[in-house]
Parts: sequence; C-alpha cells; structure tokens
Amino acid sequence: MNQTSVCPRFEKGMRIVSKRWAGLIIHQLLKGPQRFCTIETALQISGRLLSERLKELEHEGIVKRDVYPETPVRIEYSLTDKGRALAPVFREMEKWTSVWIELDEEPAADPLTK
Amino acid sequence: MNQTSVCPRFEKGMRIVSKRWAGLIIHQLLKGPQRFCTIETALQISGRLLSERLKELEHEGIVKRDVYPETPVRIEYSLTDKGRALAPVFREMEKWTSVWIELDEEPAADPLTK
DNA sequence: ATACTTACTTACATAAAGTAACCTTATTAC
DNA sequence: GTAATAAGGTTACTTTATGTAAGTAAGTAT
Repeated sequence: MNQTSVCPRFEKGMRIVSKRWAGLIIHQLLKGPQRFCTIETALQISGRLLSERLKELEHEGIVKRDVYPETPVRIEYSLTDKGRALAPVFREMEKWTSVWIELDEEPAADPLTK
Repeated sequence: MNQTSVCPRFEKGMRIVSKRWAGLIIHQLLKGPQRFCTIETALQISGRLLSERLKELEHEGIVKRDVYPETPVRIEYSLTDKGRALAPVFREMEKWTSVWIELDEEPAADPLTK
C-alpha cells in the first residue's frame, strides 16, 4: 500500500554480504591480501565453502584472485575497491560487538590464541 | 601460530546479525516498532521464518516483544538499546549499497512500489 | 454458528552448510 | 622411478536451514 517494502539495493547488498561466512571472509581480507589456506585456518571454515564463497565474492566484484606462478604456485585473494569500501560497515560492526556482545562459556581453550 | 584468528566477539556478533533475514528484520525495526504482519509483508518473509528469527533476536536481547491486549490483540516488535545500537552499521551498509550495488533485471514489476 | 483477522505452528520438500576423503600439479627426498 | 609433501582445490555424502503450504487458537463481527 505504501513504501513499507525494503530498498531492493539494500536487500541485494545484504544478501551478498550477510551470507554465511561472506562477512567474515571480507573482514579477514580487510587485513590485507591472503592466500587460501591462511583464510581457511583463520576462520576455521572448510575448504569447500571457502572455495565456493570466494568464487561468489569474486563474481560480485568484491574479491580479486591473483595467481603468482612461483614454485609452488601462490594464489592470493584480496579486496577490490568495492570490497574495501565495506570497511566502515565492519568498523561499526566491530564497535557494536565490542560494546554489546559477550562470550558465554569456554573462554580458555588454547592459551596461545589468547 | 600468531593472532590470525578472528576476534570471537566479532564472530559471534556476525553470526547473530548476518544470519539470513536477521539483518533485514533489524533494519526494518529501526524504522520503528511494528507488528508481525507488517514485517512479514515488507520483507516478503514467511511467517515460519519470521517467527523463528524474532524469537532468536529476542533471545539475544536485540528485539523486544510487547503484547497489547486490545481487540484483536496487538503484538508489537521493537528494538532494545542493543538493537538500536546497530543503527550505524546499517547506515554504513546503506551507503555502501547505494554506491556499489546495482540491480540486474526486472526493475519495473509494480509501479506502486517505486 | 460461520466467517474473518492476527499471530503463530506443524508437516513436509528443497537447498545450503558441514565433514571427510580424494584429486591435480609441482617439488623435493630417497 | 617411486614416495612423500604442499597448495589449492573438488567430489560424495550427511546434517541443518530454509521455503512453502496448510492448520491452529483467540477474539470479534455478522
């Protein structure tokens, strides 16, 4: 009846960025270009899903994939301008989580990761 | 080996907010308190999932549920302080989508929703 | 009594995510 | 040459989440 519906751009953007793992992958890449196994280890995501998400994000123009034919081959993932432009979103998200989120249980699994 | 892993608070926050529909529901409630069917219509989400998400968000302390025993009963959902504190995140997200996202196809389905 | 509305639930089919094993190319170790 | 190692995946399979449709309960309205 009125403008109760959501802006379709916003909806589309949210669908891309808020897909499971996508946000964490982008956040991780905001730290700088990284290779597959680095992201895999940092996020504890499976190779299957990481591969899938990176392809999707590359397709959306958010992530860039660079192949360095060294030995062994090095493949680095980084953010495009479009991806880096998400930095303020994640900065605000970090602020929010630092103020409002607290952890429940198992705070001390591995002393090294403190 | 080093601090390559993600801040667990950030991860938890992302898990809550970036769950499918959660972001859009919060964004919708940032416009003001609303009842179930209003959100359902605005987001085109099914009752089943809306019910599920609202319960989860209520459990996380982001959404508040108020029952007004009028006739017929009116139930309003609104954001708590924790929920409203997400406003800057969505403001930045809106900025990003307005600059970087463009729509593909079917731009003119219903002239009323323009 | 029947129909209507809001706010949900239940049941079931489909899609996405999680897990583990396997593959490919290349390099060094024996 | 054969085995072992490594990066960057892919395949096959199980579990969980999502989508869809129909049904329920409380409270009028007719």
